[in-house]
Amino acid sequence: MNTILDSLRKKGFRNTFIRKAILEILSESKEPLTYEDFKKKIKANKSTVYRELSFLGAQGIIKELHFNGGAARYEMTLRDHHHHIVCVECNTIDHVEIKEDLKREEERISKNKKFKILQHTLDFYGLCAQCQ
Amino acid sequence: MNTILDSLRKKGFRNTFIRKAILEILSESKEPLTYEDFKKKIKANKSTVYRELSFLGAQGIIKELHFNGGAARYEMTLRDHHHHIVCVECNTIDHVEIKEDLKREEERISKNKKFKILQHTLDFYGLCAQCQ
DNA sequence: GTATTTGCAAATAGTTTGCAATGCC
DNA sequence: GGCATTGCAAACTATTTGCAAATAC
Repeated sequence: MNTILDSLRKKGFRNTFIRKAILEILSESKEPLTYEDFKKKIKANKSTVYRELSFLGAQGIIKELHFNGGAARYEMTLRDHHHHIVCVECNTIDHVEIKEDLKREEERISKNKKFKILQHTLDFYGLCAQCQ
Repeated sequence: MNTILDSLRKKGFRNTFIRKAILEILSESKEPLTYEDFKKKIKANKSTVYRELSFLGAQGIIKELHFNGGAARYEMTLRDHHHHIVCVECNTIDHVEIKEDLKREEERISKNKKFKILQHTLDFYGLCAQCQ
């Protein structure tokens, strides 16, 4: 986390309060957070928070996620490629790793459709242990 | 399409202009459409269009899709389970069918996470033939 | 000191709601 | 006639923008 701030500073960006706060909150969160979540924890203007989130996204430090058309959610860009399981009842979001990889499928698509795949999203919707 | 209208009428719903128009437009469209797309083709109030789209969704006749946080898109609920490839450049959307099925993965998740999966979304983002 | 960052207010995009009027069947 | 449907205006949610003031380095 300080590594991130340092490398940003090296690029000429500053070490500001919300920047630190957002990174800290996101590092400690098990699930991706919405603007509303940050609002509860950070005393800062709406625009500032949104701007910071989009800045960190542009730097590749965080990722913006969308589930079923709700508000955008943000999470740290992690090394591991994971997917999400979303409880349709209580809206909690958890991670999963997929064994079966989609590379073969992506190759088929590239070939058949002449479509160059850059990324994919795979999300599972259902009921978590509590809500079943 | 007339089958759909008939079965709706049997349930006490009426055979209205926008209902017919939306179904017709969607049946002819190769890609899922946004409210803005309908607006160009149908002379009807915004609320009416949105209400009709959500009505048809509730009836299971059409499906609401979301790609990367943009406006909602709608498509006919088709028999085949397919996925989407979205061009990040020109935003056209195409279908693909996946060979490798995710059932095994879903079973693993059910077991490990005690999460009951109801559905999933799998979308590929990249560059279409024209845009590469 | 200067470029980055912030707050504020207002604008924008997408969608929903309440309600009275309309029009199928 | 009665219930489904419509239009309109207004509300609402999520997000963005322009600009002048503040602040990190």
